[in-house]
Amino acid sequence: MPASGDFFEQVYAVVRQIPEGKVTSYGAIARFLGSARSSRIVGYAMKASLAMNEVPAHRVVNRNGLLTGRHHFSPPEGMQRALEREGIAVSDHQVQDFESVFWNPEVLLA
DNA sequence: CCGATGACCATTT
DNA sequence: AAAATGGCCATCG
Repeated sequence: MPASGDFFEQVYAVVRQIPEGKVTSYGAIARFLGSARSSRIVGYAMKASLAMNEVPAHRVVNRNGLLTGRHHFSPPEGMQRALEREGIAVSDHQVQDFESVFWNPEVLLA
């Protein structure tokens, strides 16, 4: 495990707490961690998380509800299928009713 | 060691 | 309103 990934581990911790049937965005996580402008890093962390089968990266999409990272999955369409399996409607690589299935990391503060 | 790049987002031109 | 650019942290060459 990359001990040099301080930010990464924080991201993983949050993503792992995402309840089933819910999704979140990179920016939401970045903002929750205190680095609102480091949303890029969150996405980069997710790519690395694919190597570790302990993070549900398929529950993380961009702020548009678009499955931007589907191409990094194996198979790419597997991400969409995984979301639908959890009860999330996905169409054309886009989460339907995104606001309804959106999960805010702020709930971890409780 | 330095430069470039990446599952993004928000602001400015 | 659309397009371009800056910013962030970490990894790779």
